[in-house]
Amino acid sequence: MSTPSENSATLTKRLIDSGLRPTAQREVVFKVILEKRDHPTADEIFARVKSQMPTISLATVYNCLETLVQCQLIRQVNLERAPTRYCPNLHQHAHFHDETTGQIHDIDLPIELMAQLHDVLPAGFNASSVELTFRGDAAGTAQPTVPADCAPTLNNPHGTN
Amino acid sequence: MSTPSENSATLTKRLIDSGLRPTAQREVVFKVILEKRDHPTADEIFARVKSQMPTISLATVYNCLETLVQCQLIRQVNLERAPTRYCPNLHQHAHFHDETTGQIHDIDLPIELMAQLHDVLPAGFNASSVELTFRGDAAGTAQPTVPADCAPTLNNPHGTN
DNA sequence: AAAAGAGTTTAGAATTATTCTAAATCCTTG
DNA sequence: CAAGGATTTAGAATAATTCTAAACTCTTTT
Ligand SMILES: [Mn+2]
Ligand SMILES: [Mn+2]
Ligand SMILES: [Zn+2]
Ligand SMILES: [Zn+2]
Repeated sequence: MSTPSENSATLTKRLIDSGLRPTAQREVVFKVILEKRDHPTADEIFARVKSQMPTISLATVYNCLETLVQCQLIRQVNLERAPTRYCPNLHQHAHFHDETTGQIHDIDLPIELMAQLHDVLPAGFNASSVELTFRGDAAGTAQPTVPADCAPTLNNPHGTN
Repeated sequence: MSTPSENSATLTKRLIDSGLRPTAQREVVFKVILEKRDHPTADEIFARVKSQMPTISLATVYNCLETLVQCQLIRQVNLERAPTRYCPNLHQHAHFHDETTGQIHDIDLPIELMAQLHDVLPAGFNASSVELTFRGDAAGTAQPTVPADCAPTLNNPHGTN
């Protein structure tokens, strides 16, 4: 469940459902984020996209990214004050920032832990989102930083494979 | 444990221990952060400090803040891509960002939860720090956003009161 | 005490990720 | 086809932070 053409169909449907148009720029930006398993910055995405669509502008990349985030097709990740990164993994997960390599790894979060996180909130605090980030060293991890099958499809909106 | 003169003594010792000088600017920046229970930005700190020391510059405020963070007398807090905020609470805690008011609240984290957080890390991942941030609405919380007694003293370095 | 030296402060310039602007282009619809 | 809204684009603008280099302060050495 997540061939390129399925992802493209997902994108098209999400955009149309939001009253937006499935443009070539939005397609290629989304594709480029899905095809490499990392957490690229807007600049990196711009570079990757330019090889397939040399006329695209950086402003458009920013516009597309904002759209994709709003359509919940990718996630925005901010670490420290570094440039914003974008994550194709829509599963609930934490981020591990390897200070040695600079890489960002996805860490799966058990549902039970999420519940416990919400339990630390005093009465009256209603959280709509939680963000968990680790910083440190990841010994011998040449592994991909984002799991292979991470983007939900329209028929599988919660990503349960 | 944390009268103004005790905090000042703590600052002086920490600075000298790091080979740095206890300057009037560092004193006043630290004092201003401790005396109001919130998470001010550099600009807000600059404004508060200027009323006591009208000649101080914004660059110096940034310099002092960096020094205080390095001496572990305050914490840096980054939310989204908004200006960096500074937190006088050195206890292990999470942040709750109230999207309605913009306020940031400190959330105490039980030690047991911290252990569980580290347990989600696969073998090889060695975290030196964890950051937990909630976003949502805090109903009827006119409470202070930082607990009253939050800065450890030299005689009480782990903040156990 | 004077001189030297290291550390600090300061104003203003520089940096840089991101957003804004306004014109050109593209699509969809009547 | 014509009109209209949506989108893209290049370049300007923004804004938090960092940098630079000169002035200043405090401590140490002579
Ligand atoms: Mn999946
Ligand atoms: Mn305390
Ligand atoms: Zn991720
Ligand atoms: Zn705090």
